[in-house]
Amino acid sequence: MQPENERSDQGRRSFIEAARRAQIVDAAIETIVELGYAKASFAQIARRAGVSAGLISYHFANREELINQVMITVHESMDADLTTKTEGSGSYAVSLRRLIEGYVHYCAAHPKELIAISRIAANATEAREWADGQRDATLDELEDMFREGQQAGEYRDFAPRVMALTLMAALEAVPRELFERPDTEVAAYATELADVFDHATRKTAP
Amino acid sequence: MQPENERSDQGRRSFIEAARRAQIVDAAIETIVELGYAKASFAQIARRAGVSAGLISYHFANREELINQVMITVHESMDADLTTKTEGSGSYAVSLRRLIEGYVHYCAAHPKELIAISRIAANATEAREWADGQRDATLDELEDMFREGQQAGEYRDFAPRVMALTLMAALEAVPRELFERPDTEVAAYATELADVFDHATRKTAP
Amino acid sequence: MQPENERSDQGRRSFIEAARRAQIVDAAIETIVELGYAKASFAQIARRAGVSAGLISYHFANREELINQVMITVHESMDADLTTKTEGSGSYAVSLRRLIEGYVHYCAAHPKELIAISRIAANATEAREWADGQRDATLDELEDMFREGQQAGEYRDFAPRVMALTLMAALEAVPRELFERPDTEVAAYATELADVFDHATRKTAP
Amino acid sequence: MQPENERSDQGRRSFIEAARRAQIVDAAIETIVELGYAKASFAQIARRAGVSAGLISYHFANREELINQVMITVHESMDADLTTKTEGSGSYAVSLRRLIEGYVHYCAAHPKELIAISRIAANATEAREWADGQRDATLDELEDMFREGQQAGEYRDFAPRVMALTLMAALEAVPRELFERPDTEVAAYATELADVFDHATRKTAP
DNA sequence: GATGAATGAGTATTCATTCAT
DNA sequence: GATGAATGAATACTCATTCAT
Repeated sequence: MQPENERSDQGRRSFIEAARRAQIVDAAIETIVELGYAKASFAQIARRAGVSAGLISYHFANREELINQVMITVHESMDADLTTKTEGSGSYAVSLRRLIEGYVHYCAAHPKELIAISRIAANATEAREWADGQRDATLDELEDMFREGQQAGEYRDFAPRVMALTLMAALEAVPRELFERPDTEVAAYATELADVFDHATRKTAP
Repeated sequence: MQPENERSDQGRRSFIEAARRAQIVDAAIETIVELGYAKASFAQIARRAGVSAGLISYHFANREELINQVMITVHESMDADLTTKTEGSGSYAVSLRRLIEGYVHYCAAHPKELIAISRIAANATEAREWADGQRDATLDELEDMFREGQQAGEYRDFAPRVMALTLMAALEAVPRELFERPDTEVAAYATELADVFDHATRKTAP
Repeated sequence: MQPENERSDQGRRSFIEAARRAQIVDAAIETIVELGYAKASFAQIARRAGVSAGLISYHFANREELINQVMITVHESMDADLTTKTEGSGSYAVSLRRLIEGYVHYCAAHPKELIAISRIAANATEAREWADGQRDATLDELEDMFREGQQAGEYRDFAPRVMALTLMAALEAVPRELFERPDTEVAAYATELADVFDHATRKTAP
Repeated sequence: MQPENERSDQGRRSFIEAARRAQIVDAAIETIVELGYAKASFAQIARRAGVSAGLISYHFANREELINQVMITVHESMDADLTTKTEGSGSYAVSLRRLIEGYVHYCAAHPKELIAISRIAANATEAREWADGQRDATLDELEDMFREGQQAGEYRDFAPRVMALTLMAALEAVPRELFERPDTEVAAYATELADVFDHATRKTAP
């Protein structure tokens, strides 16, 4: 029997800690979107989180850790959302469509998060390098997927790397469009974008 | 015998001024690519230009003017290069291919400039607004081009806006790929990217 | 038992804040008197206050606010002191004497403050305008006082504006004299100065 | 026989030199009145003088020398003007009146110069100290004059120092009044001010 | 004599970070 | 855990001064 008191205390501590960190990360995202990366000072973030600036330093070792945490948090939330949507499917074409449409809908639901990490990537070296690693992995997966689809005879003959890059770019451009044109019909956008890559990849009639 | 002393002196002065400004703009690009926009301070830019920080303030009214100048300089150089390559062509498809291939080759020659302005656009309000205006105009032109190509019966039925966005995104992603993978075969990349949009837009056999 | 913890804490915080501001205002006065307005930089003021330069910016929004605060603080302290001394009196001549003597004694107690605000008034636009307003109002009051004294038949026939200006100038010159000649016998100075204006204003025997 | 060439050349050099210095001193006065002491940079002064900023450094060892020169130049011009007006007179009272009226008229003719040196005195330590010396000498002269007038039985019994201080202050306040109220009737102001000190000093009927 | 490019020390101000409370 | 006072390094920018031309 372990001393429950300590564990539960420990548990509560961790919970409060995690909640505060999440709250600060949210405020950081909000601030970066509103003011831009350069003007997103601890004072501004703290104001939006309703805490003191000192508390941010208490919960994060330094600015870099906070920024990295924003990057990681957004990526984790996105990955969690997208993997459930794209599990098990019939053809490669269907998988691709699910992926694209899923991503567009995710962007529609979380535009600020994605704007924030794009600004971080434009500024913070360490976070950019981490995100680059993630992106490279994703690019490799897409490339593999395209290559397999070609080997399965489902896709025409194209350079998988270029297709992967183009798809990645098209996806990364979604948040900005949705942020700048909030009236965009999301479902239509998603379908049309999937169509683009459907035509770009499919075999043409002989 | 030449009464040009004064004029040539005047000319040299202007030349020195223009040369220094260009040198500082170049150093700013270099710095933004290396450190990110937020850490591209006058001190860092000056170090790379081999001049004192005060000299930047001597040649540019303030930080905003320097940043705007970077943005404008890169755009002007790009526009000058691209307009010559895409003049007069037969079909829409050929025009599109020329545009894409021209842009990719331009990126191969100037990757840092394009990375720098993308980071500026992610951060500097005034420069972003100006660049957004340019981008919106380009997007509109692309949209019109696609629409006309559809009306001419050359393209399949797709949403011109989405295609324009996707093309724009694909183009904007080129510099980064070329910067990160300097061994990329540029010509092949250009051809493949043009192929992607050729297939994405062309009519499919009935 | 006391539920005042929070209130007293709050009170102490406000007290610390107010005390620091007062300390910085004092150091600013000291610095302006020693170095002149133009060389009274935050660094110099901070050195005299025994704090860092950044702390001045922490407590005052900007230089203007600090300078204005000096101006206001000195005026408030002076007004508080003088209004008590000049209340209710018999004749105009007695009032005038009380005013002059009161002011001289005030100057003897606070020469630096008055030198500082005279230098600020010579330089800082916003503070000068505010001080000018105060001075104009005082001049008008003096002018009215002289005019009424004339109508009451107590004073000879002179231009009230010129007398007011002369009195004002004589008063404004006091701090400097007391600062430069600290051994001056203040009471004698006060009496003599009052005598000057007594003779300057009184009716001469027919 | 001295080589005339060199002397005349020397003379012309000196003349040009002196003219340039005078021109720059004038521009400095103009600038200080317009922008205040703190913002009267070499660049601003040079712009008003129609020369380059570097030329000011060529003609003056440093900023202090220029500022001192402004102070000296204005004092010399004022002294030259006033000594001619106050030469030889009958009584002390008449001398005093001539002095006061002469000064007021001088102020009316040269308001900017006097504004400028008052601002310099509020800022530049060295120039202030020099001017203080001048002022002290003038004060002493006035004090002597009053004392002699008393010994001659012309004046009533007052403290000569206080009267001298008051007169000095009244005179120093003139430029500001004329600058702020340009419609002031100068002659009336002069007469009234002389009257004030006439009454302040004269013997009263027994 | 005169210019203007260039410097370096100085300016106020911002801000992440520390720490006593 | 949380605050806010305080610091010190960094920021863009100013300016008198130097110097090659």
